Amino acid sequence: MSIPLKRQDPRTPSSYHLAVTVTALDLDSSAASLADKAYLAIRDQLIMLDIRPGDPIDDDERAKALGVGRTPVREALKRLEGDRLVVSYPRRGTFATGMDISDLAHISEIRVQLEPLAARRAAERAVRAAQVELEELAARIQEFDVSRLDRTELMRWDLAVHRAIYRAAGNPHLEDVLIRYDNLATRIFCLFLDRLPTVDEHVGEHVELLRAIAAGDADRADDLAREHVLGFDRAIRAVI
Amino acid sequence: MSIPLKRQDPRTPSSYHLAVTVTALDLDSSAASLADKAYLAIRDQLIMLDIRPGDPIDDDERAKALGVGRTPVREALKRLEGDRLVVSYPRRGTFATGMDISDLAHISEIRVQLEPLAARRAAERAVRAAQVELEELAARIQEFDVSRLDRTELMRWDLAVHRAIYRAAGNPHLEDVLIRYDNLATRIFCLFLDRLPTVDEHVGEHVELLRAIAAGDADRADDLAREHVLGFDRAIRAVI
DNA sequence: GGTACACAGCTGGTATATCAGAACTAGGAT
DNA sequence: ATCCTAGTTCTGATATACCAGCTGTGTACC
Repeated sequence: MSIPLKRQDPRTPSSYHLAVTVTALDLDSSAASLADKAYLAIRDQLIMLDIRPGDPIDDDERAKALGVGRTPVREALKRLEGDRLVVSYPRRGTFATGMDISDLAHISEIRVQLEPLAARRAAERAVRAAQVELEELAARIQEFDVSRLDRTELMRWDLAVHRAIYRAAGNPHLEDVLIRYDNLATRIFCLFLDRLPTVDEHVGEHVELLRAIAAGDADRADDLAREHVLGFDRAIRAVI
Repeated sequence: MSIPLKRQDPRTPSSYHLAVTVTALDLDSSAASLADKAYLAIRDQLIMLDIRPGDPIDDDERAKALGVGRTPVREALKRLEGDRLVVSYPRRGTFATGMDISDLAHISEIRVQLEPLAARRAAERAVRAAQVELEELAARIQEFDVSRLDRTELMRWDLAVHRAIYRAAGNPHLEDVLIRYDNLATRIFCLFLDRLPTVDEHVGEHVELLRAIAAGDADRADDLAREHVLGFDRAIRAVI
């Protein structure tokens, strides 16, 4: 066996983790591979309910719509299957996963453990640069007129807030799993968005949470994050 | 757009989730696709350190070794990348991920939250059939002479125990994430296995934990699971 | 009206061509 | 003589085309 290259060369990291981690805000990041782009595009369509639960996903059609071949689309769908955003029935097709009340319970059960942990760690470990970033985010969100934003824009900001916190927690594995379930939770959020009366309240919680983290108040960040998850769960449950 | 098939037909589930969930014990499950088989085979080689951290993984060579084409191997590697078991540097190759002390800390931080939760839920929710299954598992393990088993066999049983608990918890998402980090933790375990003095103690904890769950003692299961994770973390740290 | 057979669509797998980046080598300049 | 730079070559990644097997559906015949 010949080893053609030096063993571990940490120069250029894979774009994969970048693509998973990257916030939904920058779909136009041109550095990504076609598979990454397809993944992000379809993932967003899934989360924002451009593709609704149960909808069939035709890879050929998606490929044409995105202007790429079937391979990157297939790869994207495989990854989305790992994210539990699509389900594929062999020789039948792949479909956007269905959603039911038990899914919300299962996801909340995980998030209620890990979101407070991330918030706590972010408050403890966040360095100066991250603190000002979180502060700025809080300031921008506070200025929003929630009623004027469309649902997609609102969701993107929601996602961005959570991503920033996960990142600041300094645990890449924790970041992974939280992103995964935040996507699923956001999808449920979108499902019930028009029936939810208290969206602005949800956004207000973000501001408090971000401020607590930036201030380094770990206990308060922990509490707020837990309440944020539980409040989300209750809010959805109330309108079912 | 024509929809050729009925929308949601829950008859035949994808083999994907099966393959992820399936215990490492049955590699010979013939129902799986080539990609699933490649995934399980390579994953096991990664966990059991047949492929050591930092080793390059040549997809062509793996394909030949497994007697399949490159596509299923590439798909398997993509999935393993999602599991953080391999890292791919674009245009350079893919490698088994490196391991360092901070990884252990990060993984333990997650597991210490979720393993007790799973144990608790398993104790609360486990139905009759699952209870006897867990009891049987406990009985079989108790009979083992740890010193006589080789490392691979031991690890497979370790994995089997945890999988059984995760399954019994009745939360598929929780099962997902715990399997993922149990794999990573087991890989670390294997790395230090020959330096660890207290392997039999670790196995003994399994018996207690399984019995507590089967008995429906949620509080005790919670405690034992937490101690199990923390004990693991301490044991590794002691021999670094 | 029911059953069986044939056809079509889709997934999964493979092979192949193209593209891009990295390393190695050679040549020139200092 | 040594170092830097440019070009060539090699390898891995990506995309597309092709093939095979299976499933579901529709139609035709009994």
